[in-house]
Amino acid sequence: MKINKQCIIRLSRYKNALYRLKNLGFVKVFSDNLADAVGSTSAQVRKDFSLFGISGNRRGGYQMDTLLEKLNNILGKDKLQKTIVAGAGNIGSALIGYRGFEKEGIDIVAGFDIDSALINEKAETPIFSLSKLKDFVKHSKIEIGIIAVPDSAAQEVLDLMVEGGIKGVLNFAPISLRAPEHIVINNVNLGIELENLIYFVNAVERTGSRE
Amino acid sequence: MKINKQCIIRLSRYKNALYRLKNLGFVKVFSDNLADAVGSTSAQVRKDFSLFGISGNRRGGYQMDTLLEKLNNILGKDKLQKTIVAGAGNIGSALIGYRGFEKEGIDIVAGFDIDSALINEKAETPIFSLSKLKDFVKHSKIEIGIIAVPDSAAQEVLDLMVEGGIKGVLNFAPISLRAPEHIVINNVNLGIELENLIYFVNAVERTGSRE
DNA sequence: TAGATTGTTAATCGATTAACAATC
DNA sequence: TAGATTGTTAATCGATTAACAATC
Repeated sequence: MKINKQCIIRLSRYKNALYRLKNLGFVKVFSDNLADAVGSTSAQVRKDFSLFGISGNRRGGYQMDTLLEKLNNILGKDKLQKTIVAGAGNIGSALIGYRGFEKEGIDIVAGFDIDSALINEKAETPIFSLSKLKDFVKHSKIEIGIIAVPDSAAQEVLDLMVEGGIKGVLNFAPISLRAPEHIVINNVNLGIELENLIYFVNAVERTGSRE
Repeated sequence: MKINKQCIIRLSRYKNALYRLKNLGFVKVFSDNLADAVGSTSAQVRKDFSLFGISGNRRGGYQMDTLLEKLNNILGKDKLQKTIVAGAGNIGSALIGYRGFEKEGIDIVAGFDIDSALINEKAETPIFSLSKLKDFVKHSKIEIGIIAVPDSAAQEVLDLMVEGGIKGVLNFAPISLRAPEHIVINNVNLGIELENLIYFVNAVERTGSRE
């Protein structure tokens, strides 16, 4: 099996599209419908499904409910994922305050910061001292962590998370982190995203196309 | 020329790595140094450079300063990029308050929201009513916009931006937006990023590897 | 049955890597 | 010069797409 990141991203998109189609009253979908909904091709959709042993009915397409169930199962949406956020500054507190993750089955249970002015253990989502991160993670068996601390602190915070037992990290600090092989790290680098956007805007202006 | 998004992302990474190496006192670099710094291969680095007509000295590597200058030029870092943010909620205000973009040459000059409680025209980065977005963009000749409004408002806000003359959009709303051909849209979908992370964490747990 | 769609294999496309002649 | 590194071409690898037999 050759499952890569792009493939799983597509699975997430199919899943999200299915919910929209469901709201529109669909009961079954064809690979062609899904391809349209996510801007792909029907062959890609069928290929992705076959990689995960998802099958439909020849001529009848895919049953929405069983398909959604299978996708949710593959994507681990069948259980609530407890997550913590390190850093309660701008981005950290935005993530903690963002309620959009709940309906995705992602529950941010606590934040951590080194700045005592930001600590608030009584808040709806409590903010603890960074010194409590490792034990909290260990006792609450947290597997997913989000890093939203300044660059200079990011590696140190990652080490704490790993020591506590965290298995996967979403990293907003624009530096590359070192971690043991079995730790999964996904980086979100907003500066690079903007830089990229600017390049292609300029390319369109220069050449009339995206080259 | 076949310039794709991945390639430009690598250019950004080279550029960032060069600043770090510069701080370490490097005056020239070899493709091998850069490959190590960004986790790539020397062939990839040289290939990328050759696509943009960047050349070094055989045996002498690349001169840091001229290389940085060329990369900054390609990436449009030679001029300040004025940007606006639509939506001053959790994520929008985090972006507005984040000072990390300044050193990247990205200047968030204003925010916009529909909620009058969030409007503050006297703030360091003023927050205006959404109704002023289009004219502001037009008069200030803003080319880059960031969408951080709820899903239900995102398409409408995008339309306003495009009418005002914005050319590129970084979209945080987890829906797919429709825009004219020449408008560049980059999506950042944090839900999908987390979902992806969870999948690979589970994959490591199941199989001991990332499959 | 006839017709439409799946599931899968083969073909194509594109991106990465290897290799090496050119050359500083 | 000898040695090391670039620049580029060719080979490989992987992912997407096309095509079509299977079949509901």
